Amino acid sequence: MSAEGGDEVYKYAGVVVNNDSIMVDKVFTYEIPENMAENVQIGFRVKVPFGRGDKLLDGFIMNLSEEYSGDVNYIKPLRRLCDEFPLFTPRDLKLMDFMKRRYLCTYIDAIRLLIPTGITKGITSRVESVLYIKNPPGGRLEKSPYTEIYEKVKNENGVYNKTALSRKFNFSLSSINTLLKHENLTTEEVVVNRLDHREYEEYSPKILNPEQANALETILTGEDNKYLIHGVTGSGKTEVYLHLVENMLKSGKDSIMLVPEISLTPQMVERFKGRFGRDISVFHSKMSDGERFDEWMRIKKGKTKIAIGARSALFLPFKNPGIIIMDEEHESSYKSESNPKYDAREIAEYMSAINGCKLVFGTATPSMDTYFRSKNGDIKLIEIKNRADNAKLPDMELVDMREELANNNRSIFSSRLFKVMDQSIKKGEQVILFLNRRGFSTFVSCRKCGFVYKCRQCDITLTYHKEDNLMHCHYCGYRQPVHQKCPQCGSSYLKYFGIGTERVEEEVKKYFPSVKTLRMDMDTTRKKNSYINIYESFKAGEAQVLIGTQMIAKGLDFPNVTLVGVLAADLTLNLPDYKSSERTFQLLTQVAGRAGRSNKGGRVIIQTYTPDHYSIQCSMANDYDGFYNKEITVRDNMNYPPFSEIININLNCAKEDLLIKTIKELGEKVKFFLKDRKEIDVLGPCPCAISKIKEMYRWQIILKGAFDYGLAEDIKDVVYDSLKNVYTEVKLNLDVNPNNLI
DNA sequence: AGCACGCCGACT
DNA sequence: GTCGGCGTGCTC
Repeated sequence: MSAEGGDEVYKYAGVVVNNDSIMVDKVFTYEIPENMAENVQIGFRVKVPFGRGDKLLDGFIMNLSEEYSGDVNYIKPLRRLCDEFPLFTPRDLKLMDFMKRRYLCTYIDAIRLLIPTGITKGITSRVESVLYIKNPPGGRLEKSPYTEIYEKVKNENGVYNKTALSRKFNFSLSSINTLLKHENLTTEEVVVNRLDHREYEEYSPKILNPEQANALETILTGEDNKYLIHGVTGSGKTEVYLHLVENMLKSGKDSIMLVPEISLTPQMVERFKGRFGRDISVFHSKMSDGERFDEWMRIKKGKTKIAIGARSALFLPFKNPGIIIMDEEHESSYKSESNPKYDAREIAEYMSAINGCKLVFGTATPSMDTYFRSKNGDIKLIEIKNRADNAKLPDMELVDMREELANNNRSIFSSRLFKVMDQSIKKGEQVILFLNRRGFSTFVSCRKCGFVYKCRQCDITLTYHKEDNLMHCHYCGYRQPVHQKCPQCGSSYLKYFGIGTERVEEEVKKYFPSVKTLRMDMDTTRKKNSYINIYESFKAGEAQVLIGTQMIAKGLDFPNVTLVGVLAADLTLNLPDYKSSERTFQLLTQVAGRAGRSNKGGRVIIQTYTPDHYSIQCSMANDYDGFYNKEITVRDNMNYPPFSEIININLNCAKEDLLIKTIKELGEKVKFFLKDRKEIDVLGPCPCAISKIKEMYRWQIILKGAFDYGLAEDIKDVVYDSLKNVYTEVKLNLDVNPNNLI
């Protein structure tokens, strides 16, 4: 007898095994033993014997069938089912298939996104014995503290265990035990949540202004499925999101709210938790596997209808998604850098199509791709032109640093920035200084012979960090001390060039000795709560100047900040990448949006050596359309996205000669394969801009053009075939529309 | 990726 | 004769 719903008795199961090798990226057929036939379903995790040694591996059921067309003699039986329920649904299979074709990844890569992390390592629900009330205390127990303890438990029956109750309300453990002994309280084993959902401050709904209300109305009642809210920084998009989610909740549908990286937007979480309380699941990168598992289960059981998280929150097991919202749509972190190298924007779009749910992108600076498509009518565009509380956009000023140099100002602050900083500080207002580079000096070089310190393992100059007085490699983490004399020529003319955030902090302290500063970059936010601590400390006014890298550009709201100084706007502009103009414009606009978020007004001063570049000019004028029009022409002329797609075939290997030989052969094969496809350019093979990382040499071939999925998969086959004899030594990295080509 | 099979050189 | 070197190829 089979499970309800059909009369089929499945005899065979298609299984993908949990093994990273591309050589076993196949669906293997296993026999279903009779005693499992009743329970087996697509999506179950199973244990299967695999390979010559019949090693027991985790596998995942991809299909079920009554017949098998191959030789039945070579088939092995499933050993057993794991978990009490399937980990993914037949609907998820389609999504996995889409990812495999679109991002050229393996089945197992796609499966891992959909299932709770850690489940193959044996993570399960945690069980605790929690307190319930039984008989009201009477007789000599009808007094303090027993009556208080009883009342507390009564109010939150089944919430606390003994230790939690005693710690939280300062009851003695023995008093609780006494009540248990006299059967005034009782315990029961229940599945508990590893995350504490009880603490949150309420954040009540705000009345929407006409532009916000229009956005809400358009999305809720419109016939389109895909929307782009293009709203200036501070336009109150979050409040629109909150209203959208509230609406979904009312109609019983699930909502997925994506943000670039959850820990980077404490405010967003504050607001969502404040509005929806314990009905919301929050996912961030610092959670343990156990905490993730519990939240995954809450969603699976339908106990939570809202999730907020980084890109992977897209794959949570919601049954009835009504809306997917992606804030800061342009953020590069929506593109995954590990397999599958998916783009959350595309996945969200795919999911919106198969589930018929709404998809909302929101940003002040749409990505070229999304804006291009909204112009084509593929995505419905909603504009919000004014800041929510009618606060003015900040005044923007540009400083040409070449003139500063000509006027003999060699400090990192232009005279204008210095003057305004001084004024703001004297008025007791806060200042943000932005420099997209951490460390103290970017490189150390000998002025006599030109020697430059480079990483031993990477093709990268070392950055000097004053914190530990060592030079760091920002790619592999290698550190080494600086010498007194040049290791090449022995001269003592070693000089420190280029500035980073550490240096900026030191300069601020030098010129404004009484001013307290905070620094926010990868070096100061390594520990678990350091990001939030710095954020709250600055918000509370414990420091007057905040110095940071791009992590301060995102979504932070500090009402007392009236000045934002961008120390070197051209840093991102000069990277060898076709997206560098777009990134620079976005970054400058976002950083500028940190200024003047209240009625005090704000000022932004941008220092640059290339004041005429359109990225800088347009962000100065807050002219998104101007920027878009210039950049789209460049992209069109160069046949870059959105007019084409890019497949990056990156190989790396410890042996340089083997790598070069392999990739040259591969290049010939790919060119031969594409010889009749004139619309696709094959660039390379050539060494990557960073030609070595962690002792691995790196070369790449870039394919640019219009690919359909079939063609991309054929190319993948050519690549796999070409590497089949060297794959232990030469590592392959396939990336469709990569974030950068460095 | 593992793991076993297999076809050649050094050894008790 | 046989122990074991790691090259080759397969995994339902």
